[in-house]
Amino acid sequence: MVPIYLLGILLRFGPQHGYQIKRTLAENVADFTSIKLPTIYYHLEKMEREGWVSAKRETEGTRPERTIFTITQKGREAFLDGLERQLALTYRPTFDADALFYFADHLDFSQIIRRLETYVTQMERSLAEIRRHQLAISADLPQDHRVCVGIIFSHHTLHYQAEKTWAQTTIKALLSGGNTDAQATDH
Amino acid sequence: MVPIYLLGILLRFGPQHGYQIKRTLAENVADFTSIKLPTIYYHLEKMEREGWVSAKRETEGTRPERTIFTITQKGREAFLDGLERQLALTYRPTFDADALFYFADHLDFSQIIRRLETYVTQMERSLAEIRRHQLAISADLPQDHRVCVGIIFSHHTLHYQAEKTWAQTTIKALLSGGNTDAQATDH
DNA sequence: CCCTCCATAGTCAGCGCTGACTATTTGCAT
DNA sequence: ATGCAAATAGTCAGCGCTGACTATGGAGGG
Repeated sequence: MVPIYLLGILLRFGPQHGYQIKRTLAENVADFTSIKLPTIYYHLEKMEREGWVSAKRETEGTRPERTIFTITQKGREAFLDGLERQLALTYRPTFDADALFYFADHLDFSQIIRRLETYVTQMERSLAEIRRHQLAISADLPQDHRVCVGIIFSHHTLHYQAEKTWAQTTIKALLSGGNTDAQATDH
Repeated sequence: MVPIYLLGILLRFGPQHGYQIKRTLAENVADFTSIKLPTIYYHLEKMEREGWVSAKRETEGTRPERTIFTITQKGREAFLDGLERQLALTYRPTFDADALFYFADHLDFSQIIRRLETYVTQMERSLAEIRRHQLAISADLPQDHRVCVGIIFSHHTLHYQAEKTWAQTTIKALLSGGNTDAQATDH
């Protein structure tokens, strides 16, 4: 995934140095990925060895030297190739919560329920944030691109909603089916 | 996550060697995780250094020597500690499809739509498989544990449904909003 | 004019993970 | 008896990633 993002950014926004790519990513796709700086440099180096980008040392004013990366023809091909490979959509998630519930017999059910309740509000906050970001970002985008970005946002939204629904139904399940009679808590 | 699974398995099913743990995982939690053999050995070694498990070489019949791992008191504490830390539920997914749609201007919309259509049926197959596995597995489980495993299955089910819904609405969005007029394909 | 803080630009050791490999044993058909 | 796949039990090199670090430049306050 990382190389696709880097090549795509270099294609769309022109030649950049590592740190600048980091900022471009932060400004444009922070909602979908969180690629760390060392990861960026790692892949830039690798892609240079592959001939997908070309590096040029540059000094601007009194600023320290920087390495500007430009996408090559070979890089454009690799980008398209990688993107087309992504057309083979797959989904096989694993959730940390799975382990939690698989071994839930070692835990206190009432405590789990309390956590799930705060989790529901967390998801609600995430959903609100997503909607806010979508409005803020897609405002100044050309129509075609806004549609695509909208698709990404709706993807995330649907999964956050799934997460919220799951937490809510789980609370109910634990309250009725679980050994909730063990909840002789204080009060 | 891996250490929690390994310690939990050793707790619930008793002392085992690496390969045996692999089988136990495959038989019990293959639907939620896919921990590879080398990963198991890596963590067993690490946990032995930490004093969470104790190793004992053993020979049975003509079979080659095996290293049996037993959970220690310290390991039991580490397990509970790790499990409780999982109570801090979090969710911040990234999807490969995000990159696909962020750079979708480099691709043919009609091709994307075709892929999404097969993706919908893939998700339907996954949903059917999940339901089948749930019935098969939870049949011979004690009530309490069945509830918990049911929670895990419903978690996965909800996300597969989200994925299916997303694919369906995306198809519609692309057909109406996208530049589908560029679909002067053969026929 | 100095001091501090943030932004800039990048490096590096080390962690977690796994594909690909070794080596032996058992089951089973021929 | 023989051959051959599958199961058993485990190892190892190397990949991708990132927390923590270095080092310099400008901005602003006192």
